[in-house]
Amino acid sequence: MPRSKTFDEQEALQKAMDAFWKNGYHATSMQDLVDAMGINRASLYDTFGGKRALFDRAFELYRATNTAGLKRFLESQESVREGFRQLFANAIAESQSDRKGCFVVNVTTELLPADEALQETLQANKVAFTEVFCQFLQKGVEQGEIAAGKDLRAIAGMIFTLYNGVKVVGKIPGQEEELMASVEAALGVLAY
Amino acid sequence: MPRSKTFDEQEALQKAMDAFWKNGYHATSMQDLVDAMGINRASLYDTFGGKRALFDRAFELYRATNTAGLKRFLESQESVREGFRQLFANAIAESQSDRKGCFVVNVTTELLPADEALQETLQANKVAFTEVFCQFLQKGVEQGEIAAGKDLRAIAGMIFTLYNGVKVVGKIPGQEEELMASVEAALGVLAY
DNA sequence: CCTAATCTGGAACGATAATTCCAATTTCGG
DNA sequence: CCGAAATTGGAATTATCGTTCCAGATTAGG
Repeated sequence: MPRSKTFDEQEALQKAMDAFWKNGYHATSMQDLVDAMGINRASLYDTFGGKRALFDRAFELYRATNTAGLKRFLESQESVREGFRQLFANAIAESQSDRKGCFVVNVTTELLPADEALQETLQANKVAFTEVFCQFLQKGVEQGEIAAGKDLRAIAGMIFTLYNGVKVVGKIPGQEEELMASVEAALGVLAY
Repeated sequence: MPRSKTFDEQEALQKAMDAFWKNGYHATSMQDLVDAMGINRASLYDTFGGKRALFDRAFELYRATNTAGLKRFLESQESVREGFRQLFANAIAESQSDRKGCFVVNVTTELLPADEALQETLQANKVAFTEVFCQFLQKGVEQGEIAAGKDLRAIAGMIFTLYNGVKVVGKIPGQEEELMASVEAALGVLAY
């Protein structure tokens, strides 16, 4: 029977995720990762294989956490319009404080188009997000908050695209108020 | 009197811009730049100083070209709503074909928050774009295409943010139709 | 407590990064 | 066509990259 690990693999992976998230793939060196993760260089290679394999696992961890978090948050919101407002308010506040933006957005702009292996992952991510948005909008129609007959898929796509934009512009300092005003303007499409 | 240069400095700079634009700052090596620009390594250092100095000049060239192009395009458009529609249609088609996205967006996500020298440039870029958008919207109000009383600055900010999002999502393959539908949904805020 | 697995610190590796340098060649201005 | 300036090809330099390796310390399971 093999021994159990002494360090927390999940915890180390989260540290790696934060490092890649903040500085991107190319600007994060193995030395940076060794320092951030708090484990030995050899252990890192033993456990995760190498830089790219570690990056892939860190990115998947982010995606899983992020998607689950989005679902949980929207399910906790009764009002659809207020729910989106809060979602964006949180996204803006987060971006303006830690300035890391969204890991998925950062990866999309840094590694595409060169990295073909990421394309389907990013396509799947967009489908997952817009699907969650669309169901949330559907709920708004059912409870009479949103007028029937609107193109919910198009609105869901718009919200996803706007969310990506917020996570870009949110990396620039001093954008909190203007971004929130932009979101309010966009959410005007939900009005009757 | 000094001799004139043999190679076209502006032309070489554009090649460098394309290289940085496509692959980002960190993933573009000096060797890549030497190959792309078609000039000698020593000439490159003599003329531009080094990687970062070259990058800064390439980025400024992009910003100047981009801002001027935006102004020229919008000035050529009579209908405001149709103008924005065309602007986004062009942006989407461009992103989906060359897959480079927007150099400014790529730089924002790759180099912030670490690179503090870029922050004011990116702030200024946002101000310039939203200002152009806002004046164009104002024209729409004056010619009776857009209802008076709307918060034009907020809408301009929304369009800028959406534009950033389009340039992110547009790097993912197969998004042409969905992105255009998203834009149409967003432009619904311009309706009376 | 013993042992086998795991982790550690650090050296070593080959590859590639950005930058500098130089001798030879090309090119424009006078 | 002459001479000064610019450009070239390529080697050299210094630094850092990702990766591998190993002897010793640590640790968990039987």
